[in-house]
Amino acid sequence: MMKQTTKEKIVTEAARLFAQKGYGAVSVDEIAKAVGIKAPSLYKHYKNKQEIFDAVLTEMNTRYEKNMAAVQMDGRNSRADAALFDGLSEEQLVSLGKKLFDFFLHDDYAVNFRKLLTIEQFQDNELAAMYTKQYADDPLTYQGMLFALLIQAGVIRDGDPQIMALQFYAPIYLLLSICDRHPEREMEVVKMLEQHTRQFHALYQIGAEKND
Amino acid sequence: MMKQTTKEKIVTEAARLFAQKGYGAVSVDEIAKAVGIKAPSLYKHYKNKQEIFDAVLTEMNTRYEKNMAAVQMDGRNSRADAALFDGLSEEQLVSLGKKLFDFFLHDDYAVNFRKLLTIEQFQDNELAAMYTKQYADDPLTYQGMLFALLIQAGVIRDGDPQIMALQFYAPIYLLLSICDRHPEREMEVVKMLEQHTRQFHALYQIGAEKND
DNA sequence: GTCTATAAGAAGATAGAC
DNA sequence: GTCTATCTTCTTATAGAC
Repeated sequence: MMKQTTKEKIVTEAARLFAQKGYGAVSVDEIAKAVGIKAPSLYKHYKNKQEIFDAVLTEMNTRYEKNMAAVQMDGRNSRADAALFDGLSEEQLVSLGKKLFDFFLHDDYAVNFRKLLTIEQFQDNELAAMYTKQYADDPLTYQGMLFALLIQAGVIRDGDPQIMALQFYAPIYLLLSICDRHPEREMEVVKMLEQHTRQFHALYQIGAEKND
Repeated sequence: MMKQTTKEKIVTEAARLFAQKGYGAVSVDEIAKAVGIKAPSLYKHYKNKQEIFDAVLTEMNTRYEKNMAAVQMDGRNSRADAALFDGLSEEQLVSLGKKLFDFFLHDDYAVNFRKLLTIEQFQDNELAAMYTKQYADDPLTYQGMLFALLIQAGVIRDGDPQIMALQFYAPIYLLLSICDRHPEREMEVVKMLEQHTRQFHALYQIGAEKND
């Protein structure tokens, strides 16, 4: 970890505070105190409070995009693909679900970003778009591609891969939202997550007859 | 519609404003303007701003509880039960999903309450508990009971009814959150909802072999 | 119950010394 | 780049006339 400049520290602390209480409820004085300077000094680094918020958003978005790029590479590299086309075992699917869940629930930046977007999503179109991209469209698109590959390879039953992605991902999303509000329920929720994943696997694996 | 007293109108307008912008971002002056009086007059009806917020919450919660009581009665009355045990047709399930979705998306009070709780859910434990009860625990419990009945009656395949409820409801919840931010996507989203419901029905109806 | 006037304080932001 | 001092505006809330 490099030592942060004051400008970077402002973004770090502001991100934490905005995620906890929302933009309007955080004063510039609070941010300054968290950084360890006086409020007027903030204005040497950023023009105003809004510009601090924009910097937080930009930083978080950059991290998200980098992360997604890394995940997509994982999903496409030869070793991972090989494992997928070997057949999708129940344990692999359980592990995939738990990993996804664990990252979103415990990565500090991911948590702060999610809380911030949750609180501020109705403030303007840009924030609404970011929320939907990150927590709906991107996961559904990405996982839809995975399921499409698995169908093509004959590993899982035929069906609409987009809908499969919805049915696989939406429970993860709902359970995540529970844990964001009630961290003490994590164990119970992770148990449900695992049951969901196993049941999902049983429903969609080849050999489970479809009759419609 | 009865004509509202000033005290009632304050709650109505405050509910709308708090849901749009959150508690902190709404000034008592705005509430007063929406009601058509001056700010100081508000204090003849409520002790302070927080008390207005509490009144909004109480009113919304009362409406929710009444609504749920009504729905549960529906789910338990003899005609509805008879229809369920006759067998759960694909069209019935599609209709159930769409009705649930439509109510949550277009009922003014339901929308305002959901937005309010979404924005303020991290402010205190009471709000977090209300959110989780309404949008996670209550739907999962209620639908879990329905699926348990359907399994008992041999209408659908054996399995954990709680997990079935999660897999049926979570996609509805996710799609709803998309429409809250992007009303213009309603058509596309309702289409996905219908596809989800049909695929869910196909997966769980009797005759779809389970092999695990 | 509604108004005008106003108090009391918090918040964002600037000026200018160091 | 950081500070102290200060300005200005907004916000909650009260006092008191009608």
